[in-house]
Amino acid sequence: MTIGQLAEATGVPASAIRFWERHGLLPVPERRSGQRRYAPEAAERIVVLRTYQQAGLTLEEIREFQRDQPHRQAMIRAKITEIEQRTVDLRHATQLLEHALQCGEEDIVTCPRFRDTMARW
Amino acid sequence: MTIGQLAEATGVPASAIRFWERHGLLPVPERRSGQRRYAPEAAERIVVLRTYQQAGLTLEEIREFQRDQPHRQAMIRAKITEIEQRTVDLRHATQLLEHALQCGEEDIVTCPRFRDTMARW
DNA sequence: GTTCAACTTGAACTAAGGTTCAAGTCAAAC
DNA sequence: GTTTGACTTGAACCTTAGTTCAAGTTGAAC
Repeated sequence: MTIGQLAEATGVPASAIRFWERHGLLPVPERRSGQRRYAPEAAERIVVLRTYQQAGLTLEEIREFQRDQPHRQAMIRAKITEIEQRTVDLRHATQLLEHALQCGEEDIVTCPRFRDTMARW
Repeated sequence: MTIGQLAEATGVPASAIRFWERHGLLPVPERRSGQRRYAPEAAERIVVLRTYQQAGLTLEEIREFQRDQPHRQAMIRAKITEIEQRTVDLRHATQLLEHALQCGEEDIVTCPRFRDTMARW
């Protein structure tokens, strides 16, 4: 598999794959006449990393994560807690947006329902 | 209220408040001898904006949002859908992290539970 | 033996969302 | 009348996560 095929297979651009490799998120692949060659399993790793990233982990965190560190368990637990908080944030924003849909013509902030809703947080 | 007091009250740094004002997210406040003076209601607006931001809206989107636009309802609905997708991403990452907690010693990607879990998405 | 697509590199550039800095102003306290 | 603390400005800087570019190589196809 070349980098282009891997990009195609995962939906992650080749430029990003090189970037991740340079920054230590991906193992250095075999080369044939200068070009990177990947085993099919490489795609799985990329997709997993992308999933972590979509959840808001930074590349730095994902990198740390792959090293079998002493603090790894604690890090993971902390991250889960953080994600729970972000889920709450998303729920709050959805509530604001739904109010905003209803108080259509008003300033999105002065709507009295906002105050009521936010008071409950 | 001075900008420092507003920052204190909202938890948003004064530098960020100035930045938001420059970028059209906040109304231009009154000045007394050159300094910005805010009504107490200003704090509420700041907290609402921050909540939107924590949900992943860009400042540009938040700015658009405050102008009573023709497409506003559609924008809001699109945003709600986007947030739902992001909630799903968070749930996936939580699942990966929980597996990672259990397959403690292994490479976080080669754990077979990953493949099973991700196959269900 | 040339053309072509896909790859290679390092360096520069982008975008968002701020923060930090230098240099200065202002009002109140002492 | 000077010290203090909080404010003012524009400009420069920062981080994250890449993308884009120029210049070059490679193998396969024609």
